[in-house]
Amino acid sequence: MNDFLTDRGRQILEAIIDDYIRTAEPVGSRSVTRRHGLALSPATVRNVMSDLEEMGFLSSPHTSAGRVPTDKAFRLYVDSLLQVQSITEDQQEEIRRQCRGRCMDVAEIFKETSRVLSSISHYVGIVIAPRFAANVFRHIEFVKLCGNRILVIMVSESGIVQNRIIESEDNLSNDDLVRMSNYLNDLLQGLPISEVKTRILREMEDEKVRYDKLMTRALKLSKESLEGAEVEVFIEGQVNILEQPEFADVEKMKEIFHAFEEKSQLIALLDRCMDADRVNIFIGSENFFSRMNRLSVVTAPYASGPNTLGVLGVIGPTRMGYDRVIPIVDYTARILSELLGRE
Amino acid sequence: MNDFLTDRGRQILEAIIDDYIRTAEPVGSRSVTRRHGLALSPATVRNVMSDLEEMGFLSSPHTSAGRVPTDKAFRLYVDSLLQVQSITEDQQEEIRRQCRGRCMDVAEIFKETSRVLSSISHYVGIVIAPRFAANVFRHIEFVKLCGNRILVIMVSESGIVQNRIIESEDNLSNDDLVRMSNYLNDLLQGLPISEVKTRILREMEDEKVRYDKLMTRALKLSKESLEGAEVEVFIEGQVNILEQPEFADVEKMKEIFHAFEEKSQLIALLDRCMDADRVNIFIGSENFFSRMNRLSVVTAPYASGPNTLGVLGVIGPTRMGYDRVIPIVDYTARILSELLGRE
DNA sequence: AGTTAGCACTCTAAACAATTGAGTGCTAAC
DNA sequence: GTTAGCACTCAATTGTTTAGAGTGCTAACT
Repeated sequence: MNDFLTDRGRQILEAIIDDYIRTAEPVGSRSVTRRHGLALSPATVRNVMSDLEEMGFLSSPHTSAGRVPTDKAFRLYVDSLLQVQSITEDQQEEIRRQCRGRCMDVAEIFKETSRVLSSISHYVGIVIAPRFAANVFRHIEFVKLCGNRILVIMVSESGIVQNRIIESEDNLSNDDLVRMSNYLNDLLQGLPISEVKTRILREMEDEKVRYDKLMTRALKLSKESLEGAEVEVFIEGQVNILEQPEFADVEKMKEIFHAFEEKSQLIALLDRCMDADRVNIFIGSENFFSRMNRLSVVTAPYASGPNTLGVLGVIGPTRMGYDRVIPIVDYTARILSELLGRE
Repeated sequence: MNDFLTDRGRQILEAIIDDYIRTAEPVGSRSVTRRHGLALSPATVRNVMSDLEEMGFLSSPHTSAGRVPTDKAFRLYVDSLLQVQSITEDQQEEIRRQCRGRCMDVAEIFKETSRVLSSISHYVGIVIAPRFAANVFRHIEFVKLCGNRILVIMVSESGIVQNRIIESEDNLSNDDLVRMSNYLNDLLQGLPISEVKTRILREMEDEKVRYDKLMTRALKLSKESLEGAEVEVFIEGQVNILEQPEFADVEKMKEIFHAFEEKSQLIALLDRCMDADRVNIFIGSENFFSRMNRLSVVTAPYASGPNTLGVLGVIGPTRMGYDRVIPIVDYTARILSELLGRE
């Protein structure tokens, strides 16, 4: 009916959510009065709870089972009730230590980051590696392998590397390859990679180049190496989900693990927060593909200087400890940004 | 007592294993006579089964539940009873298509391979990426990023790329970097990467080089970039395990997923087959860390020319369809070898 | 001697009923 | 507006029974 929440209503709802986060069980009127020093009788609380149910903040699995906060309740909680904890020194320390690692392979950094997210939050850590296209071109290099196979390596400003093996028709000498890369490095310097392709196409039109077979070849190879770049996702700590009591059931588990395998859906979801300023939260069925309707995601974008590179986050049950997770995600994103974008 | 297996014993054991593979249920004497056209009564079969149990090939979960083949039985089955199917055209086609992909990032190839292993076998696909150190040096390259950060890219003969971001103390110009990489490329050409480090150390001793600050710098950077290389593992299709009836239980599932997270153990296991000639099979608790005692692994090494690069395989329940899986693993290893090692 | 029919016995899984307890909604009194 | 009291509901637990599959053993059969 009326969506106006009295002060007491708010207080009781918060108590219920707290309890539910701790226990994963429906909360009854008794436990609300007992645990939280409310000077009210269970009966009164029952009345209020009835109202809250009416408003869509609570739902009961069945008549005699207590009540469970709905997604709507969690939304309210996250938006206005929640008091974010501050992250502990220890956690900061661990995040920094893990992410930084000592000299790591660049891909390793993302894997390690998602691992630390999962291990500190006790949920599932996820990192979307930068879309290569969102980067700025820095360097291209051709390496001759055995046969006619050529390895094309492309590097972005922030040090992300993409490499492809391409079958070349004609036999190119090492010298040719060096000249090709010099030419392209000049041509593409400082260009956003998303524009590299159009630039290449334009160049191919050029009269001068058309008569230089080598340059044409170079353009063609580099174009090929840009085809079908997939976004990489790093997910770690899936086992943590198994510890959550609400998923202690084979069917639900299957659902969830299937959800994790559908990378494209996850990417689509996280992509939506690319432009968000800081932490972003998706709750339960709010806006998900159906498979994830009991999960929530806390995300934050990471950036190198002004331009956003990717998104990272934590996936956990809807009743996760947001107060604890939010600062973890936030801080990790900051560290990763620092790591990639140091000017 | 006596480990000698009569002809009939062999036949019955095989029948039981077949049934068990299909149903995942204990097999009773009735079903053995019924399903397989044996001209014997259940009572006779019971006698034989009793003998087989004595010999350690069967075990009964409880008195009235039929019998289950032991790991020892599967070992026998795999070693001498099994008739390997031949791989279908369709499967060959799919493996080739998937692994080859059109122009893929090199790491992508491994991921895709493990994905195709899982999707065709319906179990879990696993690929151990080549230990970088097992490769032959081809090329090194330094790319300057913002700040004093330098990206070191090292490429092997077979096109495996390793890249590291290294904080450099002093400011190096692009020219410096080119000279450095020229020097190193000359120095290290054709060397096995496992020997690169010692070569570098030796070079650092050299009088001539010692007075050339740039070369010293180059050697130091390249040495750093070789530190702590981890082996990468690609595991795909973990959900498939959830479909196996024998794991339709939360506790067992946890066990298994924990096993999958312990990458180092998996690597240790697969590493043992590096030197195997072709397909290798690990059954159940035979030789595993305890977590995997209901799983088996079928592995095969893949190579580039003469030297083995890595191992791939399929992980499934002990009762997996070995006849089907073995040729899949074998063929996939061959395709991957071809893909990486084409001369 | 090897094979088989028959039968008593064992043990699980499924089905069913009874019990318990947490929780609710409603009403009447404070 | 708040609360005590009470009847009612429903899932989860426990105990009991039954059905069915399978075994082991013995005695008879070939």
